[in-house]
Amino acid sequence: MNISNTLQVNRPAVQPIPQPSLKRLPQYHHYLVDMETKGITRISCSAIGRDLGLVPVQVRKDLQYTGIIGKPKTGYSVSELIQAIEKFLGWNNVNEAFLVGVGNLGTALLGHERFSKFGLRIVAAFDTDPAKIGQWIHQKAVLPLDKLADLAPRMNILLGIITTPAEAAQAVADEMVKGCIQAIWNFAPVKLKVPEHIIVHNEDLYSTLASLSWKLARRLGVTVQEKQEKEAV
Amino acid sequence: MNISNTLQVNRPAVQPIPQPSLKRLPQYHHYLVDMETKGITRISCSAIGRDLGLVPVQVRKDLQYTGIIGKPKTGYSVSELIQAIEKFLGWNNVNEAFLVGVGNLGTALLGHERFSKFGLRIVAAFDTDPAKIGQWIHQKAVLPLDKLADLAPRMNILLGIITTPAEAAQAVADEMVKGCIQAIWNFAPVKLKVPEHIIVHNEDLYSTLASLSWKLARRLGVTVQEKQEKEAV
DNA sequence: TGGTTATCGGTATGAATATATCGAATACGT
DNA sequence: ACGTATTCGATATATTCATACCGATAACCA
Repeated sequence: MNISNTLQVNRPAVQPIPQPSLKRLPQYHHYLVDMETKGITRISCSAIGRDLGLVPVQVRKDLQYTGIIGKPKTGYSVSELIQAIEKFLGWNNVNEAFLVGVGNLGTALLGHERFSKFGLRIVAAFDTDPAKIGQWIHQKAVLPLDKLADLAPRMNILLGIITTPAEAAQAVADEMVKGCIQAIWNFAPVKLKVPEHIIVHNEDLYSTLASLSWKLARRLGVTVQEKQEKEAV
Repeated sequence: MNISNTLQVNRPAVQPIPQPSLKRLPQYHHYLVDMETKGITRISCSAIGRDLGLVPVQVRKDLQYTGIIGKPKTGYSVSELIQAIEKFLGWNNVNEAFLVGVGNLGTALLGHERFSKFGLRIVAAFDTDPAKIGQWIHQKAVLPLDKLADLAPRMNILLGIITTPAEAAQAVADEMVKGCIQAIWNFAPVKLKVPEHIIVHNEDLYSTLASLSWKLARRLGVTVQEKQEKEAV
């Protein structure tokens, strides 16, 4: 903690873009690609904001991080903007990935063709279940997990995707670390213990579900409450 | 925008918990359930923070929103804490949901048994593909989409899940609105246009992928940069 | 050609979130 | 029984992020 803070202070450019901005960039990208197919060549922050439900200033600030420069009155070139985002996110160079855990979700991700457009290519799957090993799912071989640590360095794989149940995730992460994998996309709802230099991103469906059910429950509660308030008036 | 702001001002209790805290609660829940199965009955914020990579103060603040009270020196009762979170998130009362889009991801979600432990029960699936309609997937019937708006009110379904391609998502959302659905969990990478009172939560895999690939690309770049810096010294 | 309007880029303010600090309370060891 | 260490709850500060503002610039129109 102390060490990394010191590093931050010495090199303030380590995190030049806010996380929320970074997460909005793909939204813009989707939208812009859509606009481009519709034949639109130039676009303003106001238009983007209107269609995406964001205030124009925020859009402008987000886009500025990609280094794009716009022109007053006309905005940005759509194609330049798309390229700027792709370059900024590193979607030009393909990241090859291993996926571990060929359950429902793992299978779904293996079959998700569109990832290839965003710099991600899942090249092989792993599992411990003998019934699954040896199968081909969506044109990808399912290999035994214990081969991962050996194969990853040889194939120069830097990214691992974990779609196992929570109980198995840590062991899988350990294997990935052994295989010199640099970044982990973790769909299991556990905090992985990995060396500090490994990048871990968690995709926790339950966290979204939590806000959703909280709001829904509250909504129903509030409705009742409002009714009572009205009656009280 | 003005209206809702005014409402916020008049009733400041509308959003008493920060979104980030809300999203961390399921993490705590997972962790606590895990601890409970290990026979641990009491736990402190320090311990939770250590295992989950958070500072104790943040854990404490998050947990306070659930209304739980702890005791100095020993912390909280694990079982009470679990119940407090579940109650707070509304995971006690089951939300029944319709899912639309029986592709890879939709199928995966239909098969995800664990949702039932978190107050979510997907009761039926919908699609427009005649090849899929009439099938049973993971014990759930696949019905034609145009039946949704009629069935939802009759079955008192308040939650809709969209796992269609981006192009179809808006039309599906429109159907859901017609069916008086209150909340939408949207996996398609588009901004849905719906009436203001509808709760929409987007699950954008690409946004995580974006930060991941950005960091990975940058990591590789930074490594090179550091090497050059060292050589320059 | 000159005024008008929309937009950008930069800076300043404000809101939301995270973290630090402090007194009080409780268990534990001596 | 008393001091010590740990933790809670509450308040205060700091950081991060979102939004508002303002001057400058380029297109559009009269």
